[in-house]
Amino acid sequence: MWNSGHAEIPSLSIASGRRDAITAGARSTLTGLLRLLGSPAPALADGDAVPVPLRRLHAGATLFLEGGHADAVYFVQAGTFKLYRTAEDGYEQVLGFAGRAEVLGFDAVCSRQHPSAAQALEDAVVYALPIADILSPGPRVPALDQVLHLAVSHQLTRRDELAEVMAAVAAEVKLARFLLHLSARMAACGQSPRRLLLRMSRRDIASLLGVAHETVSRAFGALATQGVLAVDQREVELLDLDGLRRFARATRGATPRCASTALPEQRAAA
Amino acid sequence: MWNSGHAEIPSLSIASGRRDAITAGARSTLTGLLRLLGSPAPALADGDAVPVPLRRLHAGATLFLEGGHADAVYFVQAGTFKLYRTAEDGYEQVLGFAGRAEVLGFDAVCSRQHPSAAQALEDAVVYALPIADILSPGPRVPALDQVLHLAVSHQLTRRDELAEVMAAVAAEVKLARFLLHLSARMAACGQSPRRLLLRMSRRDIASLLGVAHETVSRAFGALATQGVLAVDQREVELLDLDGLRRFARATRGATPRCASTALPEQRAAA
DNA sequence: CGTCAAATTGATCGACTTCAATGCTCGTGG
DNA sequence: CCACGAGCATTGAAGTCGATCAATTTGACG
Repeated sequence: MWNSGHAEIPSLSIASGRRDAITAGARSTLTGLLRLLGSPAPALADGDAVPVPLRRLHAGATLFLEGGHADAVYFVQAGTFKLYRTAEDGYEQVLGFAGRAEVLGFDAVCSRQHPSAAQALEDAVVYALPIADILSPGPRVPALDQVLHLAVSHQLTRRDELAEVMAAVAAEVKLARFLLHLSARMAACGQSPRRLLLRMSRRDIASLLGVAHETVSRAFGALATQGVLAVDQREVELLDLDGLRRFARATRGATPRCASTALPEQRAAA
Repeated sequence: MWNSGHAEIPSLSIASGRRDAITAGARSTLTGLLRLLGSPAPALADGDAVPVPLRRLHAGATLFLEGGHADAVYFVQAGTFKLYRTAEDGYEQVLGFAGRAEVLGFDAVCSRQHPSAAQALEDAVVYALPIADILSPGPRVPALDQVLHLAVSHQLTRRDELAEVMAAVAAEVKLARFLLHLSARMAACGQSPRRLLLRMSRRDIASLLGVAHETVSRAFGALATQGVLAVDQREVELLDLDGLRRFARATRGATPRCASTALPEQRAAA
């Protein structure tokens, strides 16, 4: 079925049933959210008094749909998401993946409509911060605005890195960069940067990188043959990070001649 | 020339007249910045009392360098910028372009260091909002936080659109999408969506799209031959927007079979 | 007027796309 | 329980598009 893979979509039973271990109240306060985002300050004395709803999703569920009305911004507490847009002909263009501590749906703040969709690739939990809280002209929680700015800044940085991934010349280079990108995020979460469990299909990766999925497969094979990594289905072990980085470095030849041609006119007015 | 064509730094021309007659104090207040970003509310009674420094740059000047320390976030009042990173071998990877009302350098808020560089492609003016003002734990200007959230949200949206541009299969499709992207931004600024004056070189476009610059040249030629646009150096006229959109639509074949497989199981647990 | 960079055009080769077939894992139904 | 089917992943073969090298033209600036 749709969620074949290892998508342990448990019983079809709706919310009510299962022995949901997480009692929703547990960490669903502003303090919990601030901690997730690595708020610098212990901040906020009354943070525990401010509730921030948690939302739990099963693998395969969509957090929000493209074009859907946006009520909240989400912060990934656990799980992995796929961001994508669907073309008129049904082609699914993947825009990126998001994991723990990342922001989802912030791009909908300005239009109140989601420009893209988000789907959980495994069971997941997110904080849902109402957009109204963000844009309210009334009294504000300073720590929240700050931590929001920080989180979004991070997100912007990651998207630029993705651009570098996608712009690479060769398919192997794209894949190498993509894996290093994932690896870095693993490391940032305190996990091993060498062991990756890909939550997404080859097709999703291919869509993101802008190549055919067969090419992704072949690129994995090529990198494995060179000994920089080992692949077993969706388990990837990065055996030689430096070797992988060497692949990732490859560019479309620098500006031919001396790079000293830098900048003809370097004046900024105060 | 740099500002050849129809570079008439729009109707916002400053009180006194010519473009180099900008008396720096004139609009360099928080109110001016809020207005630039299309602040919904007339907001802020004392906005005129809060100064926000303007910075003026000549064509070719860099606003900030990759790796440089970040003191401020910038908002483009006039001009066009190129965002890029430089690889070890000197290759310049373009990450995007920014025009009026866009945010620059926000990705440096979290690390206080610019992950990429920004260079003015023509004479430009920007607001420089100190990062300290954004992250200060002290008393805040609510309208500023809001407008900041909105602007960054917009920026995030644009980057996702860029991903769609870069991920396209064929070179012509990439170029078509890129031009439509530019066109949309022109329209958003109240300018004609058909007449584009490219501020960047073919090489820059090629870098962004992840193709060779010769290919960009050929793609222009191909689109011109098909009659959807006319090119003269850096002046581009979009003759047939729908035709261009038809090019842009082309994808890597949708999910083979019926697209009715849409979304079988769309449940999220509360 | 001479130099240099940007832009265009051509020719060749390699890489990627595409079409097609097979193996694999897992869930479902016989 | 096992066999079947579905989707994912891998591999092969052939054609095409784009990268690369190279030459030429145009335009800009000193």
